[in-house]
Amino acid sequence: MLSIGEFSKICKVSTKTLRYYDEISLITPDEINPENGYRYYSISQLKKMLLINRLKSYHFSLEEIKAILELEEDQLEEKLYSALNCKKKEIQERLNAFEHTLNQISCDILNLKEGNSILSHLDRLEVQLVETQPMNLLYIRQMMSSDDFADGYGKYFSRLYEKIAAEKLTLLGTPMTIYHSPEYNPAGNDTEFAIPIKEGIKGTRDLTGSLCAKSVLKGSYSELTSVYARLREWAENEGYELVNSPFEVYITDPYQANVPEDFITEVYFPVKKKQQAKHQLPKLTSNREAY
Amino acid sequence: MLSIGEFSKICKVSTKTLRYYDEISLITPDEINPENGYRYYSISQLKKMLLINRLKSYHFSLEEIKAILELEEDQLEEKLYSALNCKKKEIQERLNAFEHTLNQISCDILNLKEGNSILSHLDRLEVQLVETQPMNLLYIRQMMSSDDFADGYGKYFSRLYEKIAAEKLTLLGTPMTIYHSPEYNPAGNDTEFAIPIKEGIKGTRDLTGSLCAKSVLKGSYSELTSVYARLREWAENEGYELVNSPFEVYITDPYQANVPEDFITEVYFPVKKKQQAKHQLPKLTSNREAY
DNA sequence: ATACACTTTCCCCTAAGGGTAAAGTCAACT
DNA sequence: AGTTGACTTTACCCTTAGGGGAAAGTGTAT
Repeated sequence: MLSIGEFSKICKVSTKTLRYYDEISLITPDEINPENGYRYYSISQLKKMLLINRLKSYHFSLEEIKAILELEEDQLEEKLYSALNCKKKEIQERLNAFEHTLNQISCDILNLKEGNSILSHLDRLEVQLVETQPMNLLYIRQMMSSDDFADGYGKYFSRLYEKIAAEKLTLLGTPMTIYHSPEYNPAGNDTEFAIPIKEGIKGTRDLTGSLCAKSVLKGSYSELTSVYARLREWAENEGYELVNSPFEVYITDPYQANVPEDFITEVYFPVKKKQQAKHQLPKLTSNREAY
Repeated sequence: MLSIGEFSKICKVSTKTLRYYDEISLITPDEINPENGYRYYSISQLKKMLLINRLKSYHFSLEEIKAILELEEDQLEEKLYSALNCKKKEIQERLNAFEHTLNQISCDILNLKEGNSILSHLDRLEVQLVETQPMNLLYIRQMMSSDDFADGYGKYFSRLYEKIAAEKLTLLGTPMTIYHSPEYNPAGNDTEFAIPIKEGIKGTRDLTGSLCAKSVLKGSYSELTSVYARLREWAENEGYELVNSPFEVYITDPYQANVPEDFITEVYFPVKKKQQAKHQLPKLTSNREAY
């Protein structure tokens, strides 16, 4: 048998880690001296530890590894096979994300080199004041987490389009989402997926026309927050205040324009002119607007 | 001014996160109502928050972001430029690591498809019993963490080679490392970098010849632990015990063979035959070997 | 006045261990 | 047999970047 130190040295795993793995029952020593609690590992446990190390290097969580190792010989091979394929996809996705990040960083570096601020695109965003027309929306309202937004986007709009096709309804515009949550929550936001149609059937509602601050984003959706910030800034400067949930209109269908650079998205903030309240609320008021 | 909820919605950051950022002084609200503690953010803070979000998406830690944002306008651009370049390299490395992992996973998947166990390479490792010759080693002994092992490897062997060249010493073999730590510790292990030479000058020592279990690894160093496990297993089966620090001899210089697949590394475990102790230690002894 | 939405602080939780301390134990050497 | 030094044990706190939820206070609209 091997003491924890010997086992540690052979497997290149710290004794701390081995004790932790014992604690979470990932790999428990074959024998524990009942008198002094000393852990002793068998030679045959070396292989198990090697497998754990390998799976760890493949970015499996200890939880996942444990689930795999708890299986019997034959099930293990099957499970391992599917788990590896699954993890491969996962890592491929992470790799793609890194490539995307690298592109963005390179872009920012170029910008900086030319003396532009890193947020210079913000100042180039133009804002207009427009009056939107009332619309009749076929909609689905859902709590959406930021993670499954991309999937949900496809899912819910497909559902809406299917209904439009099935019931031969009349399209009057491109798809849009309306954000109802009063604050951002990564776990889920009250989101409305909608498509303007002509027929006022069940499952539709009216969106009243209103005065809106509007800005158009060309490019990847990841810049949408910039647009929100820009609109809010504009509203402040021009003396408007927000009166309703903002919404986005997707001019280009992401299934048609397949490079994010070509996406065109309109962002609307319903606003109204603030009443000049300065003379009503002198300096010492504790009203929120005083801050 | 914006309440925490409004600020949250515009920036797509949860209020929880905003309170946390306030706590760590990453971004603190422009005004806090002294009566009720309510946080109010200014419109101009939107830009700062956008920058934080962007740097976060580039995998900067909050600590790093804070350090960058604490600088003044002109220094900020400089720092940002260098930090972005630095982070770009870092991400490129992580990307490369992912690619390597993907290769390994694919390899394992192939193996499994052919019905081999994922650790099948282990059984193919052959072990020999050899008698090593005594050597005179020019050495450097260092605590090495696993992280900087790759760098240190180059650094310390270069240093040794320089000395050999400078003092016109006579090379008698390829470089080797000897592992003295009794257990593995990721923070640092007692490691000896050595090259056998002829001259018994200062800075050299004798490595006595001894009986060793030896195995040869062809391929990436990441498989070294497998070799250790295999050797230890072999020793157990054949009735040998370890009597000294194991060492590795790098037959191919990694600067010459530049694909890891061509690396050849010999691993030696000094061993001696165990005395058959069974009749001395009957079953009920609490001696460690009984486990 | 009341209801409801919003905000505050406080405390515990995450994954995978690292660091350190105090105490117990082992093997080897006198 | 005793001692020393190496090894092991448990226990407690720390890390990142927040999430969840409770209890209490506050703001605004009806």
